[in-house]
Amino acid sequence: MPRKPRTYSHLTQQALLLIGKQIKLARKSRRMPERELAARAGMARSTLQRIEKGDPLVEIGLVFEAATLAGVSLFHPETSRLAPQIAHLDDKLALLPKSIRAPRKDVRDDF
Amino acid sequence: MPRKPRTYSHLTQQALLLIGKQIKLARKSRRMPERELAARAGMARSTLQRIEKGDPLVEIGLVFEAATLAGVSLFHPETSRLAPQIAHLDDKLALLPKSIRAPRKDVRDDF
DNA sequence: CTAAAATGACCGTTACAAGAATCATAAAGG
DNA sequence: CCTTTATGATTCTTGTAACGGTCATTTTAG
Repeated sequence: MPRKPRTYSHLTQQALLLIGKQIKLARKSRRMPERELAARAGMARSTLQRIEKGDPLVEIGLVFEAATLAGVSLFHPETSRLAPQIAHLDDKLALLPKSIRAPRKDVRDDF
Repeated sequence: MPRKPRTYSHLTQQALLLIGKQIKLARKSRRMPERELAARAGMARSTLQRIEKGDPLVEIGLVFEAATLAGVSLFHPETSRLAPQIAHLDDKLALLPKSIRAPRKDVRDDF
């Protein structure tokens, strides 16, 4: 039995396409062949090809590794330090209740 | 035979941790239980738990879906429109040679 | 206090992603 | 030009991620 077909939001697809193209551009700018980057990241060339195409079915760790090695800054180029952001999130998380009860009617969705 | 153990760069691990915590924070801020978000994203609760922990072995499509549904803006909050960025990358890609030859000695790596 | 719900942690099953290989075509560069 | 290399596409095999379930614990809210 095939797994149930999965759908992805437009935003997700766009983001995947964006990161894939960023990696491809960064790689080429450095004059690095697919085989080279794939080898450095320790992945198959076929996997890198899927990453650069924006395939949703790739392990996120592989995508981030490829991005890192290609020189693509993840998320926020302007704030390169991730640790402070993580710490800040930890602080905010600590202020919230440990577990969340489903609201009486429906969940807030207006963003 | 188990697959060869994979290593991830510090940057990758940090980025994974960051996005995971962002999702968890966003979810809790909206008072949305794990089960709720998992159901909306069409994934198992156990998978969402791995995402929020920053597990590198999760499909990137699932992570981005969870982020999207939780209200976490991917990559660049300030520039919410992804399409123009993709188009811009396409333009830059078109200017580069179709295939890249490996340089005489080594690949530029100084970033 | 108590009941109900959320979270955290496990585990077995199974569809499938990653790897590795091949081949054709295109493109680079000597 | 012509050799070499990069890219694009496909296939098969195999280890494993996603699922869905369970259970204990924590936490909430009535």
